[in-house]
Amino acid sequence: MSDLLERLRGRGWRMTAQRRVVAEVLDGEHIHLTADEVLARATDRLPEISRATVYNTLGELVSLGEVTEVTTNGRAKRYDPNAHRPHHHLVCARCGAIRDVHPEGDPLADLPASERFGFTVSGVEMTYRGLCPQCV
Amino acid sequence: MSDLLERLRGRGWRMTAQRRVVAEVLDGEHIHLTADEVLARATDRLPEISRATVYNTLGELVSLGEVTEVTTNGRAKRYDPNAHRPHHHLVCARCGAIRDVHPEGDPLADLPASERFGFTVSGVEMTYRGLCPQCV
DNA sequence: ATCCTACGATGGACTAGATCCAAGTCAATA
DNA sequence: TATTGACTTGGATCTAGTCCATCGTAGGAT
Repeated sequence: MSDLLERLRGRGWRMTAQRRVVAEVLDGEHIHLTADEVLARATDRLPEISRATVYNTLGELVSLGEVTEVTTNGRAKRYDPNAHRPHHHLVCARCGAIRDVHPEGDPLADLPASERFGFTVSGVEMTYRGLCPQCV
Repeated sequence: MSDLLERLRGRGWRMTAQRRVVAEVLDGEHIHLTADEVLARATDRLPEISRATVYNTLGELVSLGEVTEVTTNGRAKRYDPNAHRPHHHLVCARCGAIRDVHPEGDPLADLPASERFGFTVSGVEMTYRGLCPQCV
């Protein structure tokens, strides 16, 4: 994520203070913020940033493949900047904490042709559920 | 699902026309309706049923483990009555069509202890994504 | 260094999905 | 069949997200 700004500029992204702040807020490991949380943190650094800009920028980062959307069954989508390294998620059913995980095996290979109903299958998301150490 | 009403009655569920209609609407294979679709179909049979009752009833069926919520990244949650038989989902990225699928292997066993971060893991949901035959 | 202008930001209105609540209704028990 | 507490209602409310007319500015052109 650290060279994200460089990569974006190389793709012709017009760099603005707002976009830089949103990208910086998302930087890190095990980051899974909602749009509102991104807005709050961005506002700390750039008080006049608007909600619409945060949504626009997040949407662009998703289309560019730099960030993935995660729906953990809470209400709001979360934004995961760790898109460059494939992974799945482990979610605490009580407090909502999320960790990135890397299961063994190839889940795509585990779906036999007879179970594909003619679909062209391109990917799979796995969401493990349980209780985190604090919530057990 | 056919004996659902009996099971619910056995659990002390107070049977009402509204609850019966919601349960009947959900009966079947490969049913993944949104709350609004459930409301629309229930209204066909029982015109005065209210939105709040549909949400209440769906929520109760979920807590009772008779129905599972599926969030396919569209906006609205979908309700899947096929909870008695474990399965996962295959979703068309373009039109949103959903099929129940049964991958081989045991995804829970594929998550090594070192990747559990101290969580007590109780389940996993898999969502395969792709394009259905009509949308390819 | 300054100008231009197309792209980006703004904020307030709007929408969809879901939940809340006070008042009315009725299924199940006695 | 009388009672009562659980269920239903519909309208208000809430949250997440989108839209849009207008304003501002990044970055290329001069």
